[in-house]
Amino acid sequence: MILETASRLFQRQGYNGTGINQIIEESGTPKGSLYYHFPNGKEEIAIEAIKLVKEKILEHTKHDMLAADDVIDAFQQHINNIADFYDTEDCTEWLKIGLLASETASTHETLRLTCETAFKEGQMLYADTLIKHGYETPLAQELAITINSLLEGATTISLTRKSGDTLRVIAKQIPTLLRGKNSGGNRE
Amino acid sequence: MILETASRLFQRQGYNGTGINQIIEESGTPKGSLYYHFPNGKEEIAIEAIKLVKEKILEHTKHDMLAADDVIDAFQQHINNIADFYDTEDCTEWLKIGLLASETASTHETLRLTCETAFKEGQMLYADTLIKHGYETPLAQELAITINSLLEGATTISLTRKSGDTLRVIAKQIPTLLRGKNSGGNRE
DNA sequence: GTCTATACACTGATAGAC
DNA sequence: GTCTATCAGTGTATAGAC
Repeated sequence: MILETASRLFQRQGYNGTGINQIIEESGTPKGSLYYHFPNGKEEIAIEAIKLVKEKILEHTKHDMLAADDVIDAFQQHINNIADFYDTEDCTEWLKIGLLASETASTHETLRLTCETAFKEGQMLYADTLIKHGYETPLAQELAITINSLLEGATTISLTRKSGDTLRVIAKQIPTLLRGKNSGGNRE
Repeated sequence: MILETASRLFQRQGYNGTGINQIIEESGTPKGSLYYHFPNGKEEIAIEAIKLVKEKILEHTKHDMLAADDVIDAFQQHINNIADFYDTEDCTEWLKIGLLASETASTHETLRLTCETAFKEGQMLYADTLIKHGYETPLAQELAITINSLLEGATTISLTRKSGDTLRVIAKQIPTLLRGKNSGGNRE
């Protein structure tokens, strides 16, 4: 329950914007108990919270990647699912670690590394899906990085605009992006 | 000097991670002076800092958009320029408002709106460039949103990985993305 | 293992001398 | 207009009773 609450708050308010006291209040956990389970305090909680969010993201992604036979349809539906998510005003969780990553990149090395791993695992999942559908490995890896960047950026803009429309626009570009399966088709 | 220092710190550490006292120390401004010029305190400083960063971004972008005749070359060089920027360990400024935007999206409505405007102006500059090079207006707008998302996400991942390589990978996908000039070429 | 009271640094902001 | 001393509040973390 501590990690559930912490990961929700960290995603919305960031690392510096979320206090231990707030985590305690909202989760109902007493302070002594929290520091017993997480002796290293806030940073340790953040590390575990990031891992938890990562697992949730991977789970959603795996499901979406298998939901359609055509890989283009799968990615488009994946992005549109996330878009609907960002429409709801009262959504408590963004399934996104970009805020934590940006905040801690130059200040908390351990957290930075945890975020780096999370990004990498997400990319690998995209790349494997593309390879499974016949894309050449090097191109699949580049496209996976591109789609990951696209999603990270579009979610940031979607939450700033309080609308999933930005995500829907990028979903429309997926067919263009995934056009050629071998790297020769990359240039016109 | 206050705004220069504030915008640098806000970009790197975020809104909640940057204290008024730190801005004062690093800029050499006494506290009384700061609150005389910015009576509304931290939030007012952040608003002006975001506007300053936005102007810098627009300036760099305008320059890059005019630096090559071919629009694909222009965008690729633009992204590669930013990539080099993210390689240097001691770069103090990220020319990026995504962190501020994410942090304040659900807590500081005024800052959220300032960031929303900044994103919008960046997108308009990309769209105008594409229209000028013959892209149909609706497609140009969609591609502008896509490139903006791509850059926002890739910069986040680049600073997490402490390397501009992610940006270089997305630069390689620009030709594929900008392939067709009319919306009919959007689907295979 | 669980909890409360508390330490102590730091936050944003202000009052009032100059 | 410029500066400093200080405020009340909050931050993380800990000590020690139970």
